[in-house]
Amino acid sequence: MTNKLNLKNLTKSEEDYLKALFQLLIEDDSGKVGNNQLADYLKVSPASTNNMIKKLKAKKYVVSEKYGKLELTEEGKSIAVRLIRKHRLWETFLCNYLNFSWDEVHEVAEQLEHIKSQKLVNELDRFMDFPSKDPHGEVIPNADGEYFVLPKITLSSLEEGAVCQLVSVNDASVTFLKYVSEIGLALSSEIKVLEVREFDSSIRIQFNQVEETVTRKFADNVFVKVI
Amino acid sequence: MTNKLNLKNLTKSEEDYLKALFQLLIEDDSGKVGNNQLADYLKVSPASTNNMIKKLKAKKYVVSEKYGKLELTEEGKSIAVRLIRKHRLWETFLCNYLNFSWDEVHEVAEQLEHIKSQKLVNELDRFMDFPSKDPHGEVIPNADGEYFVLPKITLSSLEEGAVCQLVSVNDASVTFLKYVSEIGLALSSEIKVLEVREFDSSIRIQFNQVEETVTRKFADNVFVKVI
DNA sequence: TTAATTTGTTAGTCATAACTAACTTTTTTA
DNA sequence: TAAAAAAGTTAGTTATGACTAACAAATTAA
Repeated sequence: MTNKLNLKNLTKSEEDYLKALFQLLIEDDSGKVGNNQLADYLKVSPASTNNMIKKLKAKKYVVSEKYGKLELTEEGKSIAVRLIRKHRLWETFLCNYLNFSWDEVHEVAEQLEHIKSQKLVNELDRFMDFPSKDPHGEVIPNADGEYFVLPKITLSSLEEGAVCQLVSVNDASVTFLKYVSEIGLALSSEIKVLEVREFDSSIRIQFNQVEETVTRKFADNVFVKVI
Repeated sequence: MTNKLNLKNLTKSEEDYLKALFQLLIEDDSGKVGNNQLADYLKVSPASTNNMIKKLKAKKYVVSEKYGKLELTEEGKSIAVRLIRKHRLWETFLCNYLNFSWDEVHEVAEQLEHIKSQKLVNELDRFMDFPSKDPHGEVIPNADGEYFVLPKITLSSLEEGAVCQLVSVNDASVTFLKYVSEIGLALSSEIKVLEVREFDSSIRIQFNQVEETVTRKFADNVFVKVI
């Protein structure tokens, strides 16, 4: 009840900030997310962030002390999760039904996630028969806002000889996503780590009968499960 | 080229004004659409309209002289038609794939029509196999922006004894649309005009083996083709 | 054809959400 | 631990797009 009303009245900007803060809080294992970090992430000035955080604190979505770290209330988290759900459902729809490629979906989903209609999201979910993962392999929160964050193992963390399966990729960069599909990697690809080169941390991998050398930076954005 | 760029840079408000003006110019056979009329239609103050019209004139989407009637440039019309195309495609999608009813689609389509992605619209169109009409019976402009406005005959304009087929309904009011489906009318319904009552202009009609009396106001919003 | 009404315009205000510049607090490091 | 760097805050500005109130032009009616 309360949730519904609050969600309705949030501006696009407020939603963007809540979602960004939520993502940062998950990614950052240090547990400390600061004002400037959020500003960087959203590509706005620290002053803008500071301003918005004040508003979100007044609306009881964010908690923080002056000069202290930022945290989300349950209500704030709930809104963020529902945005992530919408985003991922739309990405899935765009990829599976509208011929969008991996790297094209993010920008459009960023717009679509702000459409306000409970029915739209849930019907879209039903239409696609309740998919559990989005095209990048990320878990889609269910209609009750339950969200299981799988612990992420990066390809870069594996030892020589390890064999793994690609479970998801970081969807933050279009050029990265294009690169991934160009070399022929996809969800569920089986990857073997042939060699980790000491000199520049580059990694020689093998998949689909081909060998490739990728950088550390690349491997940091590829998430796998060991098999 | 130019079109694409311009469309991208328009704000939601600018789009709303252009679309509203376009609709008014079509509906109003007098050919004169004024500032206050537009304000009424959009439910904003005349001052707001005046302000926005200035901006749209500067951007070459609108032409008008001081105290004169409002007109759209070709560019302005083109933007409006593309918005109508998007709106009607989304309405069709919501009704035909996501279990939305006639009266629920408009509000959500109003939001969806502002999503900026050429690919999204065209793929949606393809996905639905290029529908020619939306759920209210309105023609959907094609990808080239060709838009055929069918001359509209209202149910209220018919004489006693006339037999017609429902081709479209005015989608501006949710309560009207609910009313239409509640009494059992739908697209293609065959309607016979039994009696036009002089006293209050109410009309006795017959369809699907039932008889109903509807008001003049109701019949003004039902569009038909005589058979 | 003057007066009343409607329509259109202008000026000034407000909220949102961005910005820069200046300043303060906290943290780091020399 | 004191200086430097980083992080956070505040004040003041800008653009968008609403608003009201006051006023001007055009149209309609007496």
